Order: sequence, then structure tokens, then C-alpha cells
Amino acid sequence: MATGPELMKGSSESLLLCLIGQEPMYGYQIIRELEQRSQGYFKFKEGTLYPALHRSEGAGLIMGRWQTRPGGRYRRYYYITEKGRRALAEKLSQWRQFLVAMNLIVPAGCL
Amino acid sequence: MATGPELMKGSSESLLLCLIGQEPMYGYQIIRELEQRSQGYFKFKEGTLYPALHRSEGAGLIMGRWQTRPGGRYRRYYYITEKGRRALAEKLSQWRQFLVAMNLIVPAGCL
DNA sequence: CCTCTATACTTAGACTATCTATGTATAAAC
DNA sequence: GTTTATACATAGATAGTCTAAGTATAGAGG
Repeated sequence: MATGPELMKGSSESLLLCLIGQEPMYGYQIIRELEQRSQGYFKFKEGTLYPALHRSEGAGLIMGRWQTRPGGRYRRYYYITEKGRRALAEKLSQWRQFLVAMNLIVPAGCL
Repeated sequence: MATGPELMKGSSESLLLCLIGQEPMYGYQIIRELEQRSQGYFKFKEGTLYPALHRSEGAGLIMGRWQTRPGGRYRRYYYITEKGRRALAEKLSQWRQFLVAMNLIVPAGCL
């Protein structure tokens, strides 16, 4: 990403679940949506996104369905599951706790 | 940490530089300071902290000096360098950009 | 017709920062 | 003298990112 990859670890799954939870999406679309909505900040690589989708599907958080359009290209649309919604709520809660902790340390006297 | 390890990646170095930048500290002290200041959230493991300090020292961001006290225990105090201060400023800027991007995606319609 | 670009998904291998677990060693407390 | 807290170190496992390569179709431009 724009800041180096490390900050993404642990946040990527929340981003994916959040998007898919709003509307079923396919992988390539997610990459573009994340880039557009973040004003160019998030630039997910395919080698990051697709394995992440496979992991989430394996964990039962999302469900993929192949869809072929009349025009022709096949796409795999992902739908969030109930388990995925619960996981998202949990992840967001953890994210907010993490922010609180960071703010307790960082802004204090730190530049 | 309280939320799983992944969220920490990419933020740990900022935390360490931030603390050491306020006051020179030794490793064990940093672990306790981070836990206290975050009200128990951050619980750095030794296997995480010490290698991180060594990396930062190797990168010239901090400088360690052995200090023996009259009472007896040796400690390695770390001092931030000018390069470390610049790196911290850069890291914090990146952290804030990351937060902006996350907020553009997450709170919109996401729970 | 051919080439190039955008779309769309996949995966192997390298890298990196975390964790667990263990080791060494001293001082203080009981 | 055993336990606990302090203090540092490191090997190996794990996990999620990246690079880089591959497959394949559709559409545009020459």
C-alpha cells in the first residue's frame, strides 16, 4: 500500500467483509472499489486479495458463486454469510479498541 | 495483543520510537510502559520487542548503551537518533493517512 | 488479422514481523 | 534456598503481505 504492507495485516479482512457486506462483489471489483473509495490509497494486489478471499471463504465468512454473463466473462461473486457478519462486528470492535490503545500512547507528547 | 497479532504489524516501530523519543528506555521498561499507558491493551512479548529493538538499532533509528547500576542489574538503554526522529515523523504521517483511508471505507454503511 | 489493453482469476515463492518457547543471569522476598 | 521479578537473547513456527508469473476472454486500434 501507500505506506508499506505491514499496516494492512489484520485490517484487510475487515475491509473485505465490510465491502461484501454492503453488496456482493467479485474480486477484481473489490480491488477497484477499495482504490476508488479510499481516493487511491488502497491498491490491493491480486496476490493479496484472492488468497484473502479464499481464506475467508474457507472460514465460512463469505460464499463465492461463479456467474457467467451473456456478454461472456466469468466472475466469482462473493456473498457475506451470517458468520461473516458476526466476524465483521467482532473485527470492527477490535479495530476500535486498537485505535483507543494507539491514541493512548501516540499523540500524548509524540511530535 | 488483545486483538490478535496482525493489527500490530507496522505500528510497533512507531510505538517504540514514540516512547524512546520521549525518554531513553530499556527493553523491559518499554514493555511495562506500553502495557500501563494503554491500560493493559499492549502486551509486547520479549520475542517481539527485543528483535524489534535490534532491527531499529541496526537501521540507525535508535542507539543502545549498556548501563550498570550500583545496585547491580545491567540494562540496555535506548536513545533515539536524529534519523529515528525523522523516521517517527514519517511513520506517524503514514499512520494518519492509513486511518483516513480506513475511515473512508469502514464507517460508511458498515454496521 | 494481429496486437495491445483491460478484465478476471490463480498460485508459487520470497519476505517480514509476529508469536511461542526456551535459555541465561541477577536481585529481592519469603 | 526456593520462588518471583527483573532483564536480555534467540531459534523456530506461523501468517499475511508482496513479486512475479501464468491462464483466459473481450474490445479497440492498426
